[in-house]
Formats: sequence, C-alpha cells, structure tokens
Amino acid sequence: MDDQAIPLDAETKAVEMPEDHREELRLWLRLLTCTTLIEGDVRRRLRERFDVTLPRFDLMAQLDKVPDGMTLSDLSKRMMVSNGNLTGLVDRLVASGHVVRTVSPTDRRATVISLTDSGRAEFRTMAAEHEFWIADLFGDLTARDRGDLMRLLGKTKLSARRAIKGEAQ
Amino acid sequence: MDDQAIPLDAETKAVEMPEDHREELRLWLRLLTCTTLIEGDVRRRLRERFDVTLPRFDLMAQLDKVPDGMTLSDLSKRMMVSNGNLTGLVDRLVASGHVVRTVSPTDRRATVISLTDSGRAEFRTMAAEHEFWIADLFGDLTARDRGDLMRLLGKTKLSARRAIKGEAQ
DNA sequence: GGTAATTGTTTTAAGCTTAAAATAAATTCG
DNA sequence: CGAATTTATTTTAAGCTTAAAACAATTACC
Repeated sequence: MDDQAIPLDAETKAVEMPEDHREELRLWLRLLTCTTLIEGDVRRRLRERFDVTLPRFDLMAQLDKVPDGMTLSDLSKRMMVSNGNLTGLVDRLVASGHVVRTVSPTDRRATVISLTDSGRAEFRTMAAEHEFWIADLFGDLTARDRGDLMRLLGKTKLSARRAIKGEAQ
Repeated sequence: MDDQAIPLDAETKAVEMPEDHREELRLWLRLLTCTTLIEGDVRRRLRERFDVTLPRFDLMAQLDKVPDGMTLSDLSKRMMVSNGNLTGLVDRLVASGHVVRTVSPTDRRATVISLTDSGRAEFRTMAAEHEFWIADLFGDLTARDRGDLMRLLGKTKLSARRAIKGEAQ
C-alpha cells in the first residue's frame, strides 16, 4: 500500500505540474528585445546618416553578395519576406537609381535585380560604417561570449526550423 | 636591429589589420534570423488559430500584466513602439471590444487603456496556447542552453543600451 | 502537341510602423 | 498669476508588410 507512494507521487507531479514554459517565454521576449533595440538603432542611424531605410539597405546587402544580381524569388527567399513586398521595394530602388530590373534571358517570367555601379558604391560606403555600429552595439561581449552566443543561436535556428517544418498541416 | 622585430610586427599588425568586425556582423544577422523565424511562425499561428495579429496580441499581453490598465505612454515605452502607432492599434482593439479607453482621473491629457473582461479572457486562452508554441520552437535547447542564452542575451541587451545611450547627439 | 500543374511576379486590400507636425493639458518658474 | 516649457496624444504622409487573388510563362506528362 504505502510502498506505492513513490510512483503515485511521480504521477501526481506529472498531472498537477504539467510543465510550464515561462522560462522559454522569457527567453523569447529577451531575444525579441535585443533584436528590437539593435534594429531600431540601425534603422535610425541609416536614416540620419544616409537617408536610407533598413529594408532598402538589406536588399542591397543581398545584391552586393553576388556579381550579377538575382531573381526576385531568390531575393524573397534570402530576405525571408514576401514577393509582393519586394515588388514595391524594388520599384523604389529602381526610381532612386540603386538597382535595375532585367528580364531573365532563360525565363521570361523572371526578373533579375542587380545593383547599378553607383548603387553598389553607395552601398559599400554605408556597409563599412554599418559594420562599426554593429561592433559597438555588441561591444561589451567578449570574444568568448560572441562565440557562445553564435553557437546557441545556431542551435536555436535549427530548433525553430525543426518546429516550423514539423507543423506541416 | 632584429630585436625590434616583435614590436614592429605588433605595430604592423595594428595598421594592416585594423579590426574587422565581420564576426559581430554575422552574430547580428544570426540573431535577426532567429527572431524573424520565430516571429513569423507566431504571427502565422495567431492568425490561423485566433484570427489576431501579433501587435494586437502584444498589446493585450502588456495590459494583462496589470489589473487596471495603463496609459498610452506607458504602453508605448513598454512595447518600444511609437505613440502614433498605438493610437491606431488601440482604435482597432476598441472596435473589436478587447480594450477600452478611459480618461485618466488625474491627468486629462492621458488615456488609460484597459482590457475588457472578455478581452482578458480571450487573451488568456490565446496566451496559454502561445506558450506551447514558444516551448516547441525552443524545444531542442537544453535547460543549460537556455540558461546560457538568457545570460548572453542579457549581456547583449545591456551592451546595446550602453551603445545607444552613448550616441547622445 | 496540348492540357494540367507549377513557378515567378504583380496587384489588391488591409493593417503596421515611423517621424514629424499639430493639438491640448499640465507644470515650471519668473 | 501668467508666459514658457514639458508632457500626452493624435494626425499626417510615406513607406513597409502580409495574405490572397490574379496573371503570365514554363514545365510535366499524357
């Protein structure tokens, strides 16, 4: 009778203390706070210093990685934003002379977006300064902190991707 | 002559390898990726499951923490968004019956925003499920990972705040 | 070769977001 | 007390963002 106390307790615990996930919630909120803080600062500096928005900077950053542009769909995947969103963003960057649209020679549906020479030059000027802002924002972390954080965020990224894929409805 | 090799090398290194901050940049991009992934998933689930947007959920989350509502300015500070943004957000939540506006009894400029009873009940239903989504998204991290990440993000938050304050123009 | 399904992009409608200007009430301080 | 400043909110104009629908070109495959 009483020797069943242990398994019963374990059972009771499982029922009365179904795991609570407040810790994960706090972790998520802190992650979001860090991103919001840094992003807000970068956004403000880009505007004040170069009169450019963060989405435009991000788009140019993707294009600067490749020599000859990429399609809207590629941009969309890499930037993790919708296609429709990019249409307008590219419109504005074409209007300001930073990028150009070219019909893909191999697929007449597809548009290749590329930086103009001046667009690339302007981006690189901004990017060089941007790098210092980021270095300053993370400036109080040691090299070890940065390594650890990088690794843990890598693990978080994989975990999130796994969870998202798993939802297949 | 040759015994000056060491200081000269150190000097040379400092000149030819002015610190590059690509590591911090990668760290920032990874942080942003994690946030974007998780936020996108939460946004989609809130819409599909409860037909609510993330900003509305966030606003209600702030209000649920207090018994009697808070002013628009308080909400603005806590949510790290502009006042003007909240005006419209509150308008829509008033229209849907989730919150109410009351003129502050002590300051006729200020509006106190509070959850209605049904708004609070509805929020708590959503929040309970939301907690599981977050737990799942972070599910592959060990308790130790979560603790480490929490600490490192805490340090990051302080570092960013220090950098932002320091910019006082 | 011709329909069907897929892929690439744009459009649409709605909502979110910001900075800056405007409005209005409270506070400061001469 | 009363003008000047500060604080709380709203309005405005512009841009960002998404999901869903529409459109157009390509690919699959019978």
